[in-house]
Amino acid sequence: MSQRKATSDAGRATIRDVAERAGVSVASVSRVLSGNYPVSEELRRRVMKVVRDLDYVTNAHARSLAGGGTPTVAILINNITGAAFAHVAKGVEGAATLRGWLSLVGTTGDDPERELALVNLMRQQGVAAVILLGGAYDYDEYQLRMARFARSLDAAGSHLVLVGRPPLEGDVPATTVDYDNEGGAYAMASHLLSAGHRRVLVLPGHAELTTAQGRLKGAQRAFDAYGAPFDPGMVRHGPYDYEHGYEAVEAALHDTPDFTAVLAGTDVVAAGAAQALRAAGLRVPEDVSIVGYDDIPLASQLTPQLTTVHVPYEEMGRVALRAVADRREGGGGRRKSPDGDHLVLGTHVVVRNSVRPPAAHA
Amino acid sequence: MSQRKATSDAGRATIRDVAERAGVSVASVSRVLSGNYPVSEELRRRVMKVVRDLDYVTNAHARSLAGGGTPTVAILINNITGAAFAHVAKGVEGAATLRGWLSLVGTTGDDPERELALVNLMRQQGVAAVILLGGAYDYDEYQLRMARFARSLDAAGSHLVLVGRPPLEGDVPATTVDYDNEGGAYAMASHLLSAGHRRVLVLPGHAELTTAQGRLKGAQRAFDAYGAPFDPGMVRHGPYDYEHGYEAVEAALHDTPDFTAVLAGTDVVAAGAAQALRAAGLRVPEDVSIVGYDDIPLASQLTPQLTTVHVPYEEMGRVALRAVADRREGGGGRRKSPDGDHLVLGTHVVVRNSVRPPAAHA
DNA sequence: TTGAAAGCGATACCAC
DNA sequence: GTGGTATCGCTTTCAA
Repeated sequence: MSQRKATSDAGRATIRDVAERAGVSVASVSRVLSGNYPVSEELRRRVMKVVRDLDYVTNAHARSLAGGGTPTVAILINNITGAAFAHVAKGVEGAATLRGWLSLVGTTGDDPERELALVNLMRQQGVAAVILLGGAYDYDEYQLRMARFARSLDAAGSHLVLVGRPPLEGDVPATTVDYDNEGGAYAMASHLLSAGHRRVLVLPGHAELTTAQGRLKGAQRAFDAYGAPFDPGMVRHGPYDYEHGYEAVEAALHDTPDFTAVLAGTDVVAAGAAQALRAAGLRVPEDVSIVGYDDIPLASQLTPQLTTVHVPYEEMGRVALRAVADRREGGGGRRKSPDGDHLVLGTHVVVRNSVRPPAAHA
Repeated sequence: MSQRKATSDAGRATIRDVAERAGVSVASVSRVLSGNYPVSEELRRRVMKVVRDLDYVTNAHARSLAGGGTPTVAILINNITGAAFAHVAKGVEGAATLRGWLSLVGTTGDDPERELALVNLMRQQGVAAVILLGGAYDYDEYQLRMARFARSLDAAGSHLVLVGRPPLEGDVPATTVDYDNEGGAYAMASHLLSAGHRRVLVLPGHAELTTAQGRLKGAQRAFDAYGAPFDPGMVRHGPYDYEHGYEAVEAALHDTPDFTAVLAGTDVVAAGAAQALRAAGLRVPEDVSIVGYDDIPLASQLTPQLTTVHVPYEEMGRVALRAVADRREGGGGRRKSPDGDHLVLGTHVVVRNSVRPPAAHA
C-alpha cells in the first residue's frame, strides 16, 4: 500500500498520469487545464482525450497549495433549520456560484466553542471569508470575541463578515451587513398603535439577544412617539421558536388577559402565539391581532396571513458576498474604506390579514 | 508581493515560521501539533507558546496533500430552503461533527449541469463522500447518470450516497439511504379511506419525480386494498410548493368539487391546499379533510394541525454519515457488502387534527 | 509552444 | 526524543 507507481489505478489519477499517457509534460497539462495560457490545438486535443479517458479532475488541495484554487466562503449558521438564515445562505450561495466561488455551510448550534472551532477550521481551509449569521448574545464579550476573530482571519488573509449582527467598534478588519432591525420594529409597532391597539403583548425574543433588544427598543420608541404608555409587564422574553410563542400567550392570557394584540419577535413565534390564542377560543384577528417579524414564507402560509416586517435576507447574503468579492478584486491597493464596511439594508412592513382595530367592547 | 521571507507578516504564518521562532525543527512542530507522537514537555511548551503568539493554524490543503487532513463530506441539496432537506443536512452535520469530520453543503437549484459541476468540484476537494439529497427526475437517464457519478467518485477514492432517492441497479459502488415512501403513502391513504373518504383529491407532486411516483403508487394500492375505485381524474401533478397546493385545489373546486379530502404530496402543498379551501369558504376538517407528507415543523404549526406521514429525515442524515464512516474504518478489508448498501428507514402516520369523516350530507 | 525544475505547507520515514 | 528530508499534486517562472 506504499509505493505504487503504476499509472492510475491507485486512488486517484494525477496530473502526472495524464502527462505520461498523453506523452507531454505536466506543465503542458496544467496549461491546458487552466486554460490561461496559449497551447497548440494538437496538444490540447491529446491532453483532453486522456483527461476524459481517465475521468481526471485536478486535486483542489494541491492546486490551492500551489497558488491557484477556487475562492471559497464559509457561512456559519446557528441552525441550518432556521428559515431566515437559510435564505441568507441561499443569497450567498447564489452570488458565489455566479462568480465561480465555492461556499460551505457550517452550523454552530449556538455553541461558542463550536463557533470558535469552526472559525479556525475555516481559517485552515484558507477561505476567502467567514460569514457569521444571526443575532449574537452578550454584547460586551461579543465585541472582544469578534474582534479577535476578525484580526485572526485578517492575519490569515481571510476576512470576517457579520450579517444581521451588530457592527464592531473601533478599527477592526471586518465587514458588517445589517438590516434596520429597530426601524422595522418601530414601524411594526406603529402599525399596531395606529390601528388603535394600546395593550399589546410583546415577545421580542431572548433578552440577551441583540436582535431582540433592537426589536424591543423599536417597539418602545413607537409607543413613546404615540404618547402611549409602555407597560414592561407586557413584555415576555424567550427563544425564537413556536413553543415560546405558544407558552408566552398562554401565560399572558392568565396574567394580563387584557391585551388586544401580539407583537411577536419572529414569524415563527407569531405562529405559536396564534395557535395558543385559538386554543383559548380567541379568534385572530377578530379578537386579537398578531404581527410577526422576518417575513419568511410561513408568514403568508398561515391563516390568517401574517402582517409582518420584511427583512431582505436573501439580498443580505448577496450583498455580503459582493462585499467580499469586491474587497478581493480591489485587493491590490489596500484602501481602509472608512465607510463601506458597514452596510445597512432597509426593512418594511408587509400588511396582510392579521391585524384589526381592537374590538369595540374592549 | 513575491518573495517574502520574513518571519510571519505575509499572509499567513507557516509551520516553518513557528519552528524558527521556537528554535526547533519543523518535524517537531508537526509532532506537537498532531499529538500522535511522544514529545518532551519542554518542547511542547515552547512550540505551543509560539503557536499562540502567532495565532497559527495548519494549512488544511497542505495537510491534506501530505496525507493527513480532516475527512469531509459534501451534501448536495436542490434548495437549501426546503425544510425537509435542511433536516437531513442537520443530521449529517451532527453526525459528522461528532466524529470531527467537516461537512459542506452545496445547492444545485434543480439544475443537472450544476449538479454535475458540484460533484466534480467535490471530487476535486477530495471529499470522503458526496451525499445527494431528494427525489430525482427521469428514472432511466437517472440510473446512468448516477452510475457514472458513483464510479467516478469511487475511482477517486470517494463515495456516492443517495438519500431519499431510488437505489442504483446493478453492481454500482454507491450507498442508498431511503425511507419507505410508498408505504407511508399507503398508510396515509388508508387512514383517509378508513375514515370513510372515497372521493379524494390527490396531489402527489411532479409526475416525473420519483418520490411523487412512489406516493401516488402507495395511494393507489390503498384504494385497491379497500376495493375503492381510484379516479385518475382526481390526481393533479405539480411542484412541491405552496402555490401548487393552492392552485390545484382552486382548479379542483371548479372541475371536481365533490372531493371530501385532499391527499397532499408534502406538508407545504397541504398548507396551500388548506388556504385555498378556506378562501373558498370551506372549513378544514369539517368540510374537507387534508393530510400531508414529511412531518416538517410546519405540519404541527398549521391550524388545524396536520395529520401527515412522518419521515425520519434527520435520522436519515445520521445514518448516511455513519454508513460512510463505517465504510472508511473497515476500509482495510474491502468487503463488497452485497447488502448493507441500501438502507430503508420506516415511516408512519402522525395523527393530528386535519381529518374527519366526510360530512353526512356528502 | 513546450519542458524542466523550483516551490507551496505539512507529514512521516530515516537517521542520530 | 529530535532533526533532516523526500514527498504529496499542481502552478509557475525560466530556458530552450
